[in-house]
Amino acid sequence: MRLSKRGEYGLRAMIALAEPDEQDGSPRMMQIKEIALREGISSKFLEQILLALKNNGLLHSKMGVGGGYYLAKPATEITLGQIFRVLDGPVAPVKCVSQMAYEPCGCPDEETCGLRLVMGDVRNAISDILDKTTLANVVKRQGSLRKKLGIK
Amino acid sequence: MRLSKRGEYGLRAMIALAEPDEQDGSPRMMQIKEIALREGISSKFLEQILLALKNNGLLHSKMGVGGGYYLAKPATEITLGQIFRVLDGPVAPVKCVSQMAYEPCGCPDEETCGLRLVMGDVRNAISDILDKTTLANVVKRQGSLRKKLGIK
DNA sequence: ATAAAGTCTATAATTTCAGTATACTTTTTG
DNA sequence: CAAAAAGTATACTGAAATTATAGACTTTAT
Repeated sequence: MRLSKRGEYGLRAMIALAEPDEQDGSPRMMQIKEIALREGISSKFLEQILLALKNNGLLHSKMGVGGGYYLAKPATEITLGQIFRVLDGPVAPVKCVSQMAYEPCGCPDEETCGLRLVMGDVRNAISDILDKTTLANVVKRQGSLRKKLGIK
Repeated sequence: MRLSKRGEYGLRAMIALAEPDEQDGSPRMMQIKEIALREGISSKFLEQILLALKNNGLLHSKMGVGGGYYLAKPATEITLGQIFRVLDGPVAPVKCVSQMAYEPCGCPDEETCGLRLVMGDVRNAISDILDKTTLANVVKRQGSLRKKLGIK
C-alpha cells in the first residue's frame, strides 16, 4: 500500500506552498528550484509533478522572471485526496471498489465477494482521511506541533 | 494504493480455505490446482504464493498423493493483515510510519512533518481494518449476504 | 536583448510485477 | 518397490510502471 515518490513529492510541495508567507501571510509563490532544494527533490522531476497539478486545476503559475507556482485555491479548499488522485490515481486497493475507476475484478459474484467487501471498507477509510484533510489542516497541525516542541 | 495480484490471489485463496467444508464443516484441505481453477488464477503463480504463506506459518500442507493445503490455525485466529504483510509487505504508505519496516524519509524534521502525520493516520486506519478482520469474519459476512440474496 | 522563469515531450535507467520453467522431494498406492 | 500425485525450491524472463534526465521551446521582467 505504498505512496509513490511522485505522490509524496507532490504532496510535500503542495504543503510547502500552503504554509503562510513569513512576512505578510499572503498566498505564497515559490519557484520549482526553491521547493526542490528545500525538500531535497530532483527539480526536473518536480517540474513534471507541478505541471500535472497545474493542468488539473490545483496550482496556478506565473511565467518569466520572478515567476513561480502558487495554490489555485485557498488552502482550506484543497484536499490531500484531490492531490493524491491527480498524481497516483484512484485510492481504492482494487478496481472493483473504485469510485473514480471502477472495473470488475475476477470474482464469480461481486455482490458477495468477501475480499471486495473488506477492500471497500479500506477504500472508505482511506478516502475518509484524504478527502477530509485540507492543506490548511495539515499546516495547522504542523504549526501547533512545532509550537508545542518550541521549534523554529 | 493498490493491492498487488500476489496479495489479491493469496487473500482469495485463504478465504477459500477458510470456508467450511460442505460435508462436515471440518478444516478444509484443498489442492493448489483446485483453488487456482476456482479462482481463475495461474496455478504456478499460486504455488509460490501458498508456499510463502506456508513458510510464514499461516498454512500447513500435506505432500504426496491426496495432499493439499489447509489453514495452520483456526480461521478466527488469522487476520487479513497477517496475510497481506506476508505477500505485499508493510501496510504503511510511507516507510517513516511503518511499524514493521521503519526507515526515515527525507523530511527535515520527522516529528513535525505534516505529511508524515497524515500518512500515520492512514496507516492506522488501514491496519485497524486489516488487523481486526479475521478469515472467519470474512466468511461469515459472505455467508449472511448470500443468505440474504438467496444465492447458492 | 537577455536572462529567468515555466512548458512540453521524448527518452533513459531502474525497479517491480506477474508469470514460466525446471528440477527435486515426499507420500500414497498398486 | 515402482509409479503417480502432490508439494518444494529456485531461477529466470518479459512487460510494465516508476523515477528520473534531457533538451528545445515560450513567456515575462528589466
